[in-house]
Amino acid sequence: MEEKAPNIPDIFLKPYNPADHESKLYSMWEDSGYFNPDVCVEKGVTDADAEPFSIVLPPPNVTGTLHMGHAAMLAVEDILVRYHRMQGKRTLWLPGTDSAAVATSEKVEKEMYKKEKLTRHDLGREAFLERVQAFAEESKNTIINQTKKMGSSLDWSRYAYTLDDTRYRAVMEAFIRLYEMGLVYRGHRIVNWDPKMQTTISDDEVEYVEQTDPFYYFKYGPFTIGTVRPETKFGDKYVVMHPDDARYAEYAHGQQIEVEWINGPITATIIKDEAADPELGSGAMTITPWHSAVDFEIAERHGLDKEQIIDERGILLPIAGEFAGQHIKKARAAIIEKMQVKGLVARVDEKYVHNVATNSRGGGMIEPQIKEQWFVDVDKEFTMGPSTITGITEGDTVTLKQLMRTVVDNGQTTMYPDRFGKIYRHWVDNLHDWCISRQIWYGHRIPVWYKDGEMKVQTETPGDGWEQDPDTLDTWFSSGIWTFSTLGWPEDTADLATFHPTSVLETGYDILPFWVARMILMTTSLLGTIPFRHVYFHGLVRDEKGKKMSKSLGNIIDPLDMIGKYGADATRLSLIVGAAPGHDMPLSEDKIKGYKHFANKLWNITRFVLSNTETQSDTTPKLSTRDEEILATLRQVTTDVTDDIEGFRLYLAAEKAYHYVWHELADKILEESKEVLNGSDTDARSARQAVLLECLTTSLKLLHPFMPFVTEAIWQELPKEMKDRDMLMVAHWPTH
RNA sequence: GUCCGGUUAGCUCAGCUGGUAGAGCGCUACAUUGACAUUGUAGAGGUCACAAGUUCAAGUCUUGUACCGGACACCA
Repeated sequence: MEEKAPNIPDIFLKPYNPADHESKLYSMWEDSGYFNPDVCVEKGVTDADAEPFSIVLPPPNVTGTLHMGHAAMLAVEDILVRYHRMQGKRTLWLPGTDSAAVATSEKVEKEMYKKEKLTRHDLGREAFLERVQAFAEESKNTIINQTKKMGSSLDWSRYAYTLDDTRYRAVMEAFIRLYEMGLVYRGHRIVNWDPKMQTTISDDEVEYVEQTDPFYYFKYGPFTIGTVRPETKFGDKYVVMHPDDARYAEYAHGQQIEVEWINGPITATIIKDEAADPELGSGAMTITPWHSAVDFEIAERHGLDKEQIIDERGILLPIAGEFAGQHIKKARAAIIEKMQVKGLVARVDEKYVHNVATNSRGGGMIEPQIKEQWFVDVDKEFTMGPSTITGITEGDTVTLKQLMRTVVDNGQTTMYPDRFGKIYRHWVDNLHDWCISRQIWYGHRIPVWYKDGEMKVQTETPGDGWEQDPDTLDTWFSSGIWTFSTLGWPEDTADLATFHPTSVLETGYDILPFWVARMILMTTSLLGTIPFRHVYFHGLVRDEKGKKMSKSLGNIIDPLDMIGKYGADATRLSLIVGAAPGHDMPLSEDKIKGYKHFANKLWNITRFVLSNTETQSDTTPKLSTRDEEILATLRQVTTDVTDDIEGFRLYLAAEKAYHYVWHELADKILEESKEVLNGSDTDARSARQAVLLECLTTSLKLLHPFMPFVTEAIWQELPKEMKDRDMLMVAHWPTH
């Protein structure tokens, strides 16, 4: 056993083992209260009037478990937060979890059915909700504890849950205000109906799946029409063609003709509309407004009748005549058979490839239906309230779409990388009214009451005999107000005044349309401001071959396993270095392992520096030219890392700090210093010792946001006189 | 169909406002019991997809082509 140098704590004599330190360090941070900006001010580590910096955590599913996507998100946000905290800002990172209503209640329903053969309808609304809530409450600690394992410096004293009382009130308030502004309306519109889950879903929850089906051509009087869905055709009494289609020039708009159809003769009306594509098939089509969005629009344009053919469970209605009461899936073959007998089938194309709408959250086939639902009107003009939006002032006439465009066009909210601004604009321009009611029970219940054809919009029941709307709100409705509901809105709180608009929203780019746009919509209209100044999009974490991680492929890398094996620091770095924003990142276990080596390298650098330095004298050492040069390089690295973080180039900042520490400090500076440190020139030696200590402390600070645990573990062992604060997490970011 | 990306070393990718081509992993040789169980030094390896243009100068800017990918829309 080698003799211990006087300066060296025992701990450095063994390799760095993350598992020995991480949970202790997290508790230490948590106990210090420094995650809470108010405590930082109280304890004097942050000025009371310092500039605020805030991020609201995109809330993970309360019943979920941590995956690499979360880990990447937490790493990025924690880096930003720790950096700004060290810069002396009043820094808040606010945690929360999401009820993920659809996923959660589905999970409970499935489980219930499996074990007890009970559906939610057997149980009833109240009892079912109790079960879901119990399940959510029970599971929430899992995701919270896993979040802590990543080293996330979240202010847990401000924890929010999408369905807690404060958030519930905020959601109700948001609905009522939007209603009063005339932006929320109830109407009969075509919606995406999922017969399996018995609910509507929004346009962007629809997922198109390619499928091959027979395509039928039917004789419809003198016309030939095509369809993949004969079961919707019973009520077809309009035949639509393009006004310029020469083949049908002899027919006039509005002209009526008699045709023989599935269940007997029918009077058909000719409709000329540009929606009919002359290139496709015969150029003529019949329409089913109740079960097709496009047909619905045509019917609206011409004021046509709309008839329901299929009910909410997928059963044919009396209009189907002899087929009524049959499920559409079973009826199709029988319908074709009958039409064949009647000689109505012109021909069949057996291998027609098309995209079928399904529910991305459960896989059920979507059956468009006309239903009475609640919508947010994105095109309606209204009068703007108080506004801090550049270019829009109180009293201006605006639409939600305009607001959504304005704040991105004028740069008040910026996106990294900026190409997402284009995707955002494209999406906003194509936006239709947003259906916000859902026929599920777990969620924020719509604050609307009905009695004898009367309707009142308010939170509490207006009195006896009033029935509340049974529907709940789309989960994105509550997510849209997340940046300010978490800060206490609609109360006029100090948090809201200080931390809103938030500084940065960080999220995966796959979620842009769902969430980012909705937050902008809700915040601009309700608060007259932006929800965040910058949006940072991280890429999706993929396996080393660039494939999506999935259970079925068996290529999932579990962040918790990696933290256990290599430490949170290594896991974080592996998700940052080489991960340019907006680009997917390949991840391999070897990469993570490599950064564990780096943590140990840093550990050994410390060991070397400490064992070669004695307590410094008070006299300022005389620096050699080389000493000056070393410090100049250090300042340059500090500048580079700082600029890169400020510019959201975290992948470059991390790489530069890493490269400097390993290949400059360790490989060059330490190597060449051995000679000086063992030499006889005591002045040169103490000068170099001072320089090395400076390099070490600065490196620890530069690395702290990226790898908080090992840097803090080392910091805790450093002699007091080397430290400007007792905890690295609140030490001063190096000046340069 | 509309929009948005990508193409640079064997692999995965950096390269911001034009100024001699970079990192990690892998590979080859050598050194090393050391501050380092996890080390160092050196090396091989590139028509920066293709074509034209702007420029004293293009991986970088412009236009076009080819291939790969993504988002959205449509699908009677």
